[in-house]
Amino acid sequence: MAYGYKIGSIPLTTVQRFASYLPALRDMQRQGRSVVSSASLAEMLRLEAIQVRKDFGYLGITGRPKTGFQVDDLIGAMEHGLSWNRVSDAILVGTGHLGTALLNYRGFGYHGLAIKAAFDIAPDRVGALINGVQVQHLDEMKPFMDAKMAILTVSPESAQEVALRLVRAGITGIWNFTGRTLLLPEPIVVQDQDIAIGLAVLSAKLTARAREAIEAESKPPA
Amino acid sequence: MAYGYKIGSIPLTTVQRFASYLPALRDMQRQGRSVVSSASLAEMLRLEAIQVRKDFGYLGITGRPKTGFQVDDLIGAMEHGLSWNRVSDAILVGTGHLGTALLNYRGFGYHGLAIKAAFDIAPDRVGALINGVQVQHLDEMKPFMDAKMAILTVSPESAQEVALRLVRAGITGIWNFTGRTLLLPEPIVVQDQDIAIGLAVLSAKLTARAREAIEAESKPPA
DNA sequence: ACAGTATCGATACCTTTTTATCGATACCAT
DNA sequence: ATGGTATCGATAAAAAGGTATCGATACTGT
Ligand SMILES: NC(=O)c1ccc[n+]([C@@H]2O[C@H](COP(=O)([O-])OP(=O)(O)OC[C@H]3O[C@@H](n4cnc5c(N)ncnc54)[C@H](O)[C@@H]3O)[C@@H](O)[C@H]2O)c1
Ligand SMILES: NC(=O)c1ccc[n+]([C@@H]2O[C@H](COP(=O)([O-])OP(=O)(O)OC[C@H]3O[C@@H](n4cnc5c(N)ncnc54)[C@H](O)[C@@H]3O)[C@@H](O)[C@H]2O)c1
Repeated sequence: MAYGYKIGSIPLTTVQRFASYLPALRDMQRQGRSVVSSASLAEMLRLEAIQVRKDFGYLGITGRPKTGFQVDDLIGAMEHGLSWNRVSDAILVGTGHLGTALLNYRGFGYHGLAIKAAFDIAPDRVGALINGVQVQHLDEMKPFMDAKMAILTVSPESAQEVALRLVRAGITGIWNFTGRTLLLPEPIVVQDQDIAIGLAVLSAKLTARAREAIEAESKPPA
Repeated sequence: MAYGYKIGSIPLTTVQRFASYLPALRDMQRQGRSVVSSASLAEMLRLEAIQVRKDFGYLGITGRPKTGFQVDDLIGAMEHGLSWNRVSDAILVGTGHLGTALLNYRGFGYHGLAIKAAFDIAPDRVGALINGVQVQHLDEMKPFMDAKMAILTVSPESAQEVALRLVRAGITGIWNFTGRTLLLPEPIVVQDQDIAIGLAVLSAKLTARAREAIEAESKPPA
């Protein structure tokens, strides 16, 4: 009924890989390398060359036989597609351990993200200065703020409630680190960033591998 | 050639959803609710009921018509499948902003994860005490440690080098937060936890939505 | 200039995952 | 007891994404 995969006309998985290509391409750019083949990029990222080419096809970037793709073109097209070439303002709610780490993260410059304000409700958090941003009380959050994106790092129990307040304040995109599913009116874009999911995959793979090892042991080697 | 999706016989996406079902199910358990239908769980998690049922099918858990599934059974089966029902030791390397946040995270108890040791190389980090764990110099890392999983939160430039050291020290699973692709010998399980990927999806969706809005404006409303 | 070759890109194919359909089952009310 | 119905689960269809094939193209070296 919903098939909510593609973003515009680009597969979700392709968009995800864009974020992986970018640091590798930026490294090359820094090293003065101007062209790259799908095969060599694939090797660096443990992908298949054909997949890399197909991804680039979605960008409308076309390579040249025998040489490859222009590094600058690729970076430009990806950054443009993600709007990472210009700065977007964001706010952050929940300045605990994780929120503080994100406020201190230097890498968001590469992603066109600027955290302009931070909010909390704990008396010992409000007023704190974190990497140049002063923590305000959540009640100070006003719809006039022109940030459209919010980073949600409050405790899981508060997640739903705070998210609703964000929507009322005019936020249209929420980057949700709380691991709870937010139930919000349709037009809001929610991106769940649940690290438990990554841990689950890792755990499952390790568990599966351990099981295989035991099975292999019970059978004598061929 | 590779199609690396399934973990054992379970689709990767299903394993990922297990991590999302769990907190919701634990909430129910806490509230004394013992049965849940696929439809109600789907609604909470913004999924389709049939997908929930199919996921549970992989666990071998079978529901009862007209009532639903036993909450306890589901939790037990998922935790068992992920080995989250017993504690695994892990080490963490890179005690900067993010590493510190993870060391302070209380939620890992639910995931059967115990961070037993932390390492860094910066003189002002070594010796620090973070949530009961004393930061050691990376050179102190010894193969005798029985942790099999490592959390990698060093700076991106050191990622590859440190990962190789981890492998030499007997680590078989790496939870990689650095955003860099690690090139390691085959049997090592690497789980990339690149938040830039989540941000890319959010950015792309917001950008696509903005584009749609502009297009809708240029056309007069029907 | 020309042969040889690395690399791209269009097309077709295959695998995996999601969704629809529908009969079977167990609970509930009468 | 019986009929009504919510819910499950098997099967099949649809959709999405990944991979193989192969002709076309542009660079390299002679
Ligand atoms: N720390 C981690 O490494 C980590 C890892 C995975 C997930 N998470 C998730 O990230 C979120 C934050 O984790 P944390 O470790 O930083 O927790 P934390 O307890 O350190 O921080 C939570 C912060 O949110 C604030 N808060 C709570 N309710 C609020 C409300 N209604 N309005 C405004 N602020 C409110 C608290 O005052 C606190 O400062 C949690 O949802 C957690 O599950 C954290
Ligand atoms: N802070 C965030 O919110 C955030 C967000 C996204 C990604 N990341 C990624 O997580 C990683 C850590 O980020 P951070 O913000 O904590 O950075 P940070 O600079 O605060 O911490 C990095 C830590 O790694 C240590 N380190 C560096 N090289 C090392 C080595 N060879 N051996 C041992 N320790 C070493 C440093 O001493 C430092 O303590 C980075 O790869 C970053 O890209 C962080």
